[in-house]
Amino acid sequence: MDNHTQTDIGTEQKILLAARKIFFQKGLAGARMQDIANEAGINKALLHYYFRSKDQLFETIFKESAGRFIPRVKQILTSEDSFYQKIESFCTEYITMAITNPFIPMFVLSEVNNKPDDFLQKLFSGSPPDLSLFKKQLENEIKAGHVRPIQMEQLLMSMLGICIFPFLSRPILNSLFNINNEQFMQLMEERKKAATEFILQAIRQ
Amino acid sequence: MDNHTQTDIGTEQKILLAARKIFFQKGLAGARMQDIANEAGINKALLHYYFRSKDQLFETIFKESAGRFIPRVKQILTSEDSFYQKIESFCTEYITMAITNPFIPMFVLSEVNNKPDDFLQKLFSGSPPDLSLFKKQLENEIKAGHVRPIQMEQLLMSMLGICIFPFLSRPILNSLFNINNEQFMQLMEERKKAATEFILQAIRQ
DNA sequence: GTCTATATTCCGATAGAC
DNA sequence: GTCTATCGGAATATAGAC
Repeated sequence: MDNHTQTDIGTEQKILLAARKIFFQKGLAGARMQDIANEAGINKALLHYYFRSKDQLFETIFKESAGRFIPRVKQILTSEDSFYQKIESFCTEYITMAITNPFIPMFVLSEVNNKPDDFLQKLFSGSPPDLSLFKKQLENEIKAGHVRPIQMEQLLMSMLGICIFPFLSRPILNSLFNINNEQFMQLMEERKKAATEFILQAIRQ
Repeated sequence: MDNHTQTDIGTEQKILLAARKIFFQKGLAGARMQDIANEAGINKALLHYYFRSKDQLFETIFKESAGRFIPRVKQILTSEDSFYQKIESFCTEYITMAITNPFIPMFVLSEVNNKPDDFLQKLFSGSPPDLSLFKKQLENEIKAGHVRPIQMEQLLMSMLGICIFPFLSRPILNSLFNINNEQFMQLMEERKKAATEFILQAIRQ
């Protein structure tokens, strides 16, 4: 920090803020360096001064975004929590993250879809999450008669879809339900509890 | 094809096939007319002869895609079927559509997200689906004690997420579950039944 | 209808003054 | 560090021969 006022943010931060907004809206291919410069209130050449190229600026944004979206599955599902506690944490934390960063899910998934199939190795930091503990816990609950028979993969896909899908289809949902963004976010707040209940009820014996 | 038999398809169809493939992969902004021409095995200029511009070619593909993705909600939810029959039709038909056209959900949602908020009016052919019948049916089941209390919006979002989300995250799921595309499709076949059961169980009192 | 060649616009990146 | 001006390549689109 130097001698500027506290409310002043540095140029690099201004660029990152602007780049996030534009890349989230238009994706890598659709974003223009000029758009980002305008949004940041600076000149196009400055972007290249701080970040060498468009690709490098994009990679900065993408990595931080993917870092909020993907490792969460890992942390939660491989923790030492009980089976039911995991499901609740999963719903609450994922939806909370998405409320705070509503554009990240679509941004990450959309960009992943344009990449070659082997691109994901990088995202998982070398090793994909180990689902064996979660699977074991599920099987134990089934054996104990607390949970009806269900495949781990089918359950996990449902959990992810229930929590994340609304943020991928917000424009359509807003139109379908005839609500605005504020009302949508209210729905998502309520959804933390609704999603947990829905899933727990769906699996209980 | 080596000779001119009935299996020969016209140039326009070759272009549409190629355009679908490229636009599905890369989106509007990322697709190149040269890519489409190469994929179709023809010259770039021919694309402009059949479709005036890139935008117009894109619109052709987008409209047919959105037409398979969006009106389905409408048809199913506004039909005269019983409440439970609707849920089952919804899951089965949506997943069947997505198995047949696995790239359409991501393509449509991704492109919708880059458009201004008022863009969706066109997609709903003027009028968004009327959810009042489905909502009334749900409320009747709740009153009768067959279904536990749940908001129609929360239920519908869950149904959509459960059915569609896997097709939006296939690369990640393939990596997460360590499966290939063929195994993924097998999972989706099983999911028609699994999704229906999951939802019915989640709402039953 | 299909091609080659070219016009035209756009955009990422750099040079160089301050 | 920040700007203006510009280069050079890429992409859409058109002209015109066959």
